[in-house]
Amino acid sequence: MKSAATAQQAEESAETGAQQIRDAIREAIVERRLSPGTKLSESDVGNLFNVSRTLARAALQALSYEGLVSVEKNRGAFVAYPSPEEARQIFSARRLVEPGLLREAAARITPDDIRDLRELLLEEGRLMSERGQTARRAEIKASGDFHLMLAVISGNAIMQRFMEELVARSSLVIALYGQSTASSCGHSEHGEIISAIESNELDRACELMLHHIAHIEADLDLRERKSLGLKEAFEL
Amino acid sequence: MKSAATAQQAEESAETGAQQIRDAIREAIVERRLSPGTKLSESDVGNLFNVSRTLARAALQALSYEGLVSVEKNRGAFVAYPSPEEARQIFSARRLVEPGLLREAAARITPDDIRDLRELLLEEGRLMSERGQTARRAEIKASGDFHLMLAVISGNAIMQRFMEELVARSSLVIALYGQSTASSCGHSEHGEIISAIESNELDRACELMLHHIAHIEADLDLRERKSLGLKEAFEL
DNA sequence: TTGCAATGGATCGTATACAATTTAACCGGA
DNA sequence: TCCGGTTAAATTGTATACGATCCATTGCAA
Repeated sequence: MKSAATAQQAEESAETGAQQIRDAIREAIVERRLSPGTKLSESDVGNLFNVSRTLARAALQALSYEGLVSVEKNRGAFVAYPSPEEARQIFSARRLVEPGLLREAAARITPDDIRDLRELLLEEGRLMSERGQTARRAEIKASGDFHLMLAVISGNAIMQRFMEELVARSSLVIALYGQSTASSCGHSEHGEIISAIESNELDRACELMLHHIAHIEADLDLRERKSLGLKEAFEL
Repeated sequence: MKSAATAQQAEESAETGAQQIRDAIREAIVERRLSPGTKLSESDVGNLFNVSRTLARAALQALSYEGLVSVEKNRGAFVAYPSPEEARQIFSARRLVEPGLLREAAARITPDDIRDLRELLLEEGRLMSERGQTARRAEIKASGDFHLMLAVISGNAIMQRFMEELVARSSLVIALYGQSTASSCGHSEHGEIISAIESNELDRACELMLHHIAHIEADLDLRERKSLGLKEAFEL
């Protein structure tokens, strides 16, 4: 009963070992239990999941294709540490893709879908008011799931996968560069978007979506922190 | 001297073995030397490249993440055989993404870029008039490279990767469902798009791009061929 | 002839073993 | 004390080994 994660993970076990591990690690990254830059050594991962390095390695490779882990040759795998430039590109991609996706979703949306979206929103709001790490994590997840669900509704599996990647990487960026503690500042905007879709104001919905993304991005501090680990760090 | 592949493979060897193999196979798929559905057994791939199954397997896994090969549990890897529905989604994704990408590219394009694009176009046209398989393959590649180059110009590495995937998968779809032997029917359209960009007619460029994609898609026969392996196959 | 169970071969899934590379520790000399 | 180089430990890259699964053939019985 920990979270939806556990149930999801048990699932049907149709996935080959490496995929389970990949999913587990991805979830940990997206929920920010693993910080950017953390080393993920193959042996450690293997031991942690009681499998051989072979599977651990496969899982890490998979995550590297999603941009969540960066593997450096002969050095190992690390939780991705997106540069400011990368961060900009991620959000640029989202601005590019999400309005179009929203239009496609709106064209196919059913009342049931709207109900599901609203329910997700409610859950999101409920978690916002709670305290504790687990609630915070679930909230992060729910906030991303909103965007993901739109992709699902659009009915395009390829775009869905792409959005999954973008949302996951966004989480990393926010973990790194987010300023406001309340990561969910844009919660109410989700609701407005649904309303706009429901009343068939498509252009307005897109507009809201763009604003929403801009809003998230505005909360970031993307200045080059060139580690400044040298003298600057101690100069007043 | 066999083909560009060999030279590319030698390269700088900065890539780990599996990546070289992945690239080689991908190229073979995109250039349609490997047909959809072809079995790619790990041992065969390994022997072919004189590496162990480990690396062959890694390469095939990588390709499966790009959607170019499908690995079926306990059955092996096959060159992807996109369903008509998948094909539609691929082109839907391109229609969704490419206009926006074009706008971003137009905002950053330099005279040098335009020169490169035109050069690519020339090469494409030159190959069109030639005979022979190798020319045909190079032409296929060049035609895709046009779209790819726009993504490069846009400066967004993430979108670039995504477009690489889409273009590669498009090649598979065309191989499967394309009708006209002249796969490059839309060659002239590339030129028009460049001209529109050059003269800053952005809306028109996007329009042309959409038409271009629709044009490619119109050449496909996406009717469900439900194998019709039954009686229909033998009825006159 | 048709259907089904048993058997053998091929292929995949995973673990382990060894070689190559990096990283950290150590140590003598300036 | 500080520095460069040498060595040892740790980690990754790749190959091999073995158990498990699937597929095709075979043989037997209905």
